[in-house]
Amino acid sequence: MSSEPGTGFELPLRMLMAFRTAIDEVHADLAREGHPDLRPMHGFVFQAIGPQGTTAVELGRRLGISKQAAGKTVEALERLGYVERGTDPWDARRKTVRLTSRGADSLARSSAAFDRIRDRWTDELGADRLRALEEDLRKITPEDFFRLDIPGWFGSA
Amino acid sequence: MSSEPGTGFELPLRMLMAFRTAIDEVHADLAREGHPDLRPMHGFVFQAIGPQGTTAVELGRRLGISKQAAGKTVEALERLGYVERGTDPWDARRKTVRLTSRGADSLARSSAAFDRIRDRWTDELGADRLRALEEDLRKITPEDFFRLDIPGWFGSA
DNA sequence: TAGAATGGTCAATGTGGTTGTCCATGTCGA
DNA sequence: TCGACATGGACAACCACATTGACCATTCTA
Repeated sequence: MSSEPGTGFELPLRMLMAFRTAIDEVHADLAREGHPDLRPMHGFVFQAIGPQGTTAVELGRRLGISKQAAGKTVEALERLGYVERGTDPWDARRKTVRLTSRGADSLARSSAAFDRIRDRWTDELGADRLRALEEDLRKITPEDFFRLDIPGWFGSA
Repeated sequence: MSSEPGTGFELPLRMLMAFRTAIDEVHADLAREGHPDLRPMHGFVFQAIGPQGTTAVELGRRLGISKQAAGKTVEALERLGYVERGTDPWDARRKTVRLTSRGADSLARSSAAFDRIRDRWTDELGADRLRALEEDLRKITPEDFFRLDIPGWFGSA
């Protein structure tokens, strides 16, 4: 089944724009709620750290960046008070990285902001259409949609 | 209308992943077809240059970057043979930037690759659902979806 | 227990963005 | 018409964030 040629870029671009406007709105809310320093990619970092915490090396793997870059990111987030580093009593090599309560707070607020956006989309499109939208997007995206190797992906000029 | 809390991030993330996989596929095709040096953002740059050509300053405005950064990008693309610079006979200040035939070729191939993806999505979802998907995405994205101020937007850690 | 693998850090580097400055050219109004 | 301002472009210094390479401490394993 073929469609009018030359229009294929609109749909992907709309998807990017939808993502972008959602992220921008979330971070505008976060800034208003006491987290003005958070940047779009920090949400990915927090998700990659997870509730259990992790290490810099593992974080780098999840984010698709080098362990050195992950270490620097952790250092920056530590300065901002969003994560704290500790030691692993079972393995003296590992240094754990965990969200602080401030980090957890930002994650909860971010989650709430995303839910508000989803609710608004439901209002605008109707529940059926939103369900269809989700279903269709699941079909055309990879199974492990939570791959976080995003930073730097967009690449260089 | 409210939905299950804590799931709001899935839809935007799926949109990003759909965009990402589409872009990756386009650039894999381009690499196979003689354009291995093109990066995702180059497509945006080419679109911003347009068939008429433009100037570095205007390019910077369209891409949401400084004129200096735009100038450097143009210089890099010139080295790669995708754009050429000329002078404007009506305004000695302006230096025009135009796509070379190689640049136009890459744009055409990129467009064809996007169309192939759209056709595949039509196969996977059905024509009706794809139309609905487009319609719904138009509703939740800004009117001027072609804003190209993407580079660097994702921000810092 | 020696050697390989793992986690972390430091250093040097590269890229692509920024601001600041300057100059040439064009535009417009007193 | 000419002086003030605006615009397009280039150069320099700087910065953020990634990279690779090297190195050390610790743990695992053959």
